[in-house]
Amino acid sequence: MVLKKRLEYGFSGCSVPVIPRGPRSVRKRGSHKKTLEDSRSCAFELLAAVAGKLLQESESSTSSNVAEGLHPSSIHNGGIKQEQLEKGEALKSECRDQGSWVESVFSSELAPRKRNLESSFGEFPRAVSDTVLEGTSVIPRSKISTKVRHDLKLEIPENKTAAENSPGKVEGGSPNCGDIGRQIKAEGNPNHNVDLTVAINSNSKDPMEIHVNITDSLINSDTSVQLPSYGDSVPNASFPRHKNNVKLRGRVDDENPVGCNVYRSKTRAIRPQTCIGHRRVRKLLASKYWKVAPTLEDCEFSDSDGCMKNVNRCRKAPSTSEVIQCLVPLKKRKLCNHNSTLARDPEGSSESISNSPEKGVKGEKTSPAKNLGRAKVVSSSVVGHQTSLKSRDSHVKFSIKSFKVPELCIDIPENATVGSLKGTVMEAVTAILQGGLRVGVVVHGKKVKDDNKTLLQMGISHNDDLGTLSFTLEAGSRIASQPPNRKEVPILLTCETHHQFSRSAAMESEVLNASFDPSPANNVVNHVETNHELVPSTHEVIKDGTAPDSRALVAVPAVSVEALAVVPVNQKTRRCELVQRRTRRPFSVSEVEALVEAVEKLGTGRCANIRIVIICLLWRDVKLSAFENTDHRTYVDLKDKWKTLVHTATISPHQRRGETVPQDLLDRVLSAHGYWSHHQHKLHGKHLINLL
DNA sequence: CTTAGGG
DNA sequence: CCCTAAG
Repeated sequence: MVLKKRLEYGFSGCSVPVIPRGPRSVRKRGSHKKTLEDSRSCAFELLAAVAGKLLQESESSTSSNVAEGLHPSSIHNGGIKQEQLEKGEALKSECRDQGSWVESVFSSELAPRKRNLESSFGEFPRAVSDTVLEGTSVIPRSKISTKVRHDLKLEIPENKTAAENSPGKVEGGSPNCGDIGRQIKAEGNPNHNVDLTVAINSNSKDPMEIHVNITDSLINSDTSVQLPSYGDSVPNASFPRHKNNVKLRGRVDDENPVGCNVYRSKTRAIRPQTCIGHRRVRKLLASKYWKVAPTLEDCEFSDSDGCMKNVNRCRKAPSTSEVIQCLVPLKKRKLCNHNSTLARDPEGSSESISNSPEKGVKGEKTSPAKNLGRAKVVSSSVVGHQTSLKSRDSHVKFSIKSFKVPELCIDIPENATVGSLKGTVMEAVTAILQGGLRVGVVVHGKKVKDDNKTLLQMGISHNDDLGTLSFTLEAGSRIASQPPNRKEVPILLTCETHHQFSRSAAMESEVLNASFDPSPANNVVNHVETNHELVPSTHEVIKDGTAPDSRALVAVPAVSVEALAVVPVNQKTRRCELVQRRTRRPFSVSEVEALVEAVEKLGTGRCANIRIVIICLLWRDVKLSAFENTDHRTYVDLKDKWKTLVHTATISPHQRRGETVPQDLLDRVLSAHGYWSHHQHKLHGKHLINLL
């Protein structure tokens, strides 16, 4: 936005066409469809130049630069014209023509989405700068997929200690990281580097997938192994960083929340302009900072205030998290918010879900005091229950369905054989998966460091809510044996319930199926009701009450080897599917009445005497006096409701559905609407006259 | 953040 | 209700 405005007003020396602005609706429809076919020529070069500039600037600047877009001066220096910048498509195809890495930046693996040019202004050059920086100006490219699968099942007696609960075993052998390095080195060709991206994904449907992007690096003379996320944590001895043409580079994938935000009840997070290219870009950008990624040791992701905050705090490049935060689509962040809210409640246990401000047990936000009281009640009831059941079944059962591993990047000579490529990939994957992992246990968002505590002592029992339990996979013994202040490679594995994907960096897990004892009926049912949209299967299971005793919790956690401390994992659609829509809360007649009354008083819209936001307040006041707890009615809701009310009032009664609004109310709606719209027009007319 | 309007 | 461009 900033950029665009600046451009519109032009830079001396550049002929900058000003895009005429039509009415909002017109602009909205057509603004992005323009194409400038003749501006393709040197966009890439120009952008690269700009990137260089920007890169220099970015060295010392903060992320705000990124958020705000490319600095005008950079543009000016780069000689970029607006039309070129606006030609998102042109840029893309340009890049594709060159077969460069940039293509992967701009072409999405997902379905193409609407591009937002304005945001691309700000981000594209950044991406290029990354590319330039990395020296991976590339030529050929290919993709490889392989599959791996991991299935773990755990059954742990409750009286086992946390340490015992963390067997630290992940199936498979364990060549260490150093082996990868050497292996690839052996096959390396000093003349060419192939940028090989390995993405390992797995979920319930797809076993682990490994995508490999091979790109021939022309520029990259830096032959060191780069494992940004490992950073310095990997001892050089075992993972040579020099004189090796293997390059492992972390990358962030699309569709991945980066972290959790602190929940702000009334704050809607900045929404990113959705553009796959941008995401790619952002992620590349973010990846730059992985090199300074903190470790789990440094910041506990599930920690009280939400992982994003922690990531934020820990990262040496403070800008990244801000950037990333902006990159995370709101939906996902909402999820994170939800989670962090949950995680924040230290004693919530099974009740913590319900303490989400957006969704209480009654589906409404409740006061802290109320929450507190309720939580206490619930937890005590849980305790009572678990003691009564203790003798019957003292095992906590759950299984970890699979791990998920994010993308990796590997450089390999282009003249390497396919066989060696396979071997290389295999080495990399196995090394990553098996490099001696350490399991951490996180209960109620806090990492349990005392290995001698029993599960029961930690509140982990077979009939407890396992949603508060999660695991982390951390670097294996080799790295773990480092001095504490050394950075650790937190390979995170989580085992969480749906509502608890505190998606710190690389955490990833999913409950495929969960069943509980039907006994704590009230508690569980409440829990379910408030979350049934999120976890339908759980809902059914619990409602049936037919759940087996075992309370098996099957989770699909992820091993993120890479993104580890900072960044998100590859999580495509499924997480999106889980995005929670607010529960539908039809307006009651009394609410409608209150709304009508408020609108009658205050009017609607911009030109009314008082802005509708005041209506919101008034509305809330009215509601509070009547029913309490109406924070879930935002001004947007009220606006929408008013919209539908007007519509309802307009249509014939037999066409109306849902709760029937009394006709007299509808009449009032119509009259108020007519009055205010008339008033608005009058005011608008006056305004026009004044202008003339 | 708010407004407005489409989905 | 959600989303998001525009202000």
